[in-house]
Amino acid sequence: MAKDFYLQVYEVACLIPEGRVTSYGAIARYLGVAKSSRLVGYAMRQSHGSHVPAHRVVNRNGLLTGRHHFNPPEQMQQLLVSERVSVKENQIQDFQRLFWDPNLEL
DNA sequence: TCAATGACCTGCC
DNA sequence: GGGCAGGCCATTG
Repeated sequence: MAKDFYLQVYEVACLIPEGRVTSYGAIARYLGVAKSSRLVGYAMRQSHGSHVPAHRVVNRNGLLTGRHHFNPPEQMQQLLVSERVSVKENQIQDFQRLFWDPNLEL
C-alpha cells in the first residue's frame, strides 16, 4: 500500500498558501516521483474526502482539469476566485505568477 | 492474481 | 512552434 504517498500529497497540498496554485508535476517532483505525476492526480481524487485544498492543484497548463470531480464542479473555480485567484474558462490567469513550487518554496 | 484505467508530464516528429 | 504518442505508478474491478 502506498498510503504514505497519498499522505505526502495531502501534506503538500495542505501546505499550499492561499491565493496560490501548483501543478501535479511539481508535487510529484517534490515527492521524488516526477514520472508518477498521474498518481498525484489520482491521490487528489481520493483527497476529495479529506479537508485538502485540491482546488489549488491544477495541471501544468493551469487548467482546472479535475473540476468535474468536484461537487458541484463550479465549486473549484468558485473557491479559487474566493482566494483572489483569477479564473477564466476553467483556466487560471497569471498562472505563472501564482505558481507555487514546493521544491522552490520548501 | 491479472488487466485496465487515470484530476498528467516529457520527449519526439 | 505545434501536435501526437508513450510511459510512469498506484488503485480498482
